[in-house]
Amino acid sequence: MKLSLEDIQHKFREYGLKSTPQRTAIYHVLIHSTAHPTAEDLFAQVSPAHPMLSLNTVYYTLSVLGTAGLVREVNVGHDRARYDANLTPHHHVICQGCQNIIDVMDPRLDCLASPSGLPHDFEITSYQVAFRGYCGTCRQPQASTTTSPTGNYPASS
Amino acid sequence: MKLSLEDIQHKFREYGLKSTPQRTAIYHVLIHSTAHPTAEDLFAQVSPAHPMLSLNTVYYTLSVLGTAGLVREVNVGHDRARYDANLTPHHHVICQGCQNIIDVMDPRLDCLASPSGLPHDFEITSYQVAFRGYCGTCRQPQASTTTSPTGNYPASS
DNA sequence: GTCATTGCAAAGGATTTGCAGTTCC
DNA sequence: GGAACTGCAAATCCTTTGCAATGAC
Repeated sequence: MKLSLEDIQHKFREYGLKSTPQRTAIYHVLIHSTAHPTAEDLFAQVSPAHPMLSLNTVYYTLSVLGTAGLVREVNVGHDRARYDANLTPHHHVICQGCQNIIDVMDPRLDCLASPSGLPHDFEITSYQVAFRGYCGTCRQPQASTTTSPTGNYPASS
Repeated sequence: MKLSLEDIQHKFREYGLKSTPQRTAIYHVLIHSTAHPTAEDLFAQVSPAHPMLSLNTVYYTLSVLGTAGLVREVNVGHDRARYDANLTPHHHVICQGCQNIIDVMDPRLDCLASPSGLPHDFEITSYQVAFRGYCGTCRQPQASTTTSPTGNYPASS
């Protein structure tokens, strides 16, 4: 997906976002990058062309784009480190409302096939599945689009 | 798995760790908790019995236990937020050496079954798989226990 | 003209580091 | 006795907030 600066400006309008040079530049770098940059990475990459750019703006822009659904944090639930002494293979369900983490031990999840498209010399040692959603208590805030929690649902980011 | 304080002390020795009251207490709380506590949670729970405990010690202890392999961070790669404008369903492979994140788009991963054992009123909206391992460049540091990157491997934490 | 966006500075919060005293082996 | 552990304080790092100036629509 190659987007020109104009394409991006269009997209912003489409999403009801104001279009500014900084914002356009940040999104442009982000959308053409596969490196999952940090806020500071983005700042460093956009800075040369926009010397007046402030890191604050990068954060602000990312939050705006995130709210609009144009950008996602790779490691959500990034509030603080949480620890687990349960070393048996298991996975997690995270409530996006209260941030609670529930353990899931489903044997069907413990035999995923190796992902395709990896560099040949990459050695995978473990994996874990993180399900996200809303617990009963937190479910009100978002109008539930998916009524059935059973079955397939799209993976995210 | 119910472990007494003595069991824990044994375990520490087994792992070559010094056994101190604070350390034992921290691990005790952690291993009997399913709430994935933060460092501060642990501090709060252990403090009453060990009024002299410092938060620093909790952090230090967690890092020691983590290195020993007795404890894991739930959200590893917790260094800083990373952003992604690729909104098509995909998953991630994270090198534990250089922390680089590689996108994986494998359709087989996009139709995982809903995990069993969830509260009935929990609504899952998305999920993602995070594979961890070592890229070609970073592979040296750890003697590779699994030589074949293809096939099944245990899930972690 | 109005309101969102930007930049700067300062605050906030989580985690790490330095160092001296203590405890375990 | 020596090394590791602990506590305290300060530092560091990432991120957020407050506020005035600017820019987009």
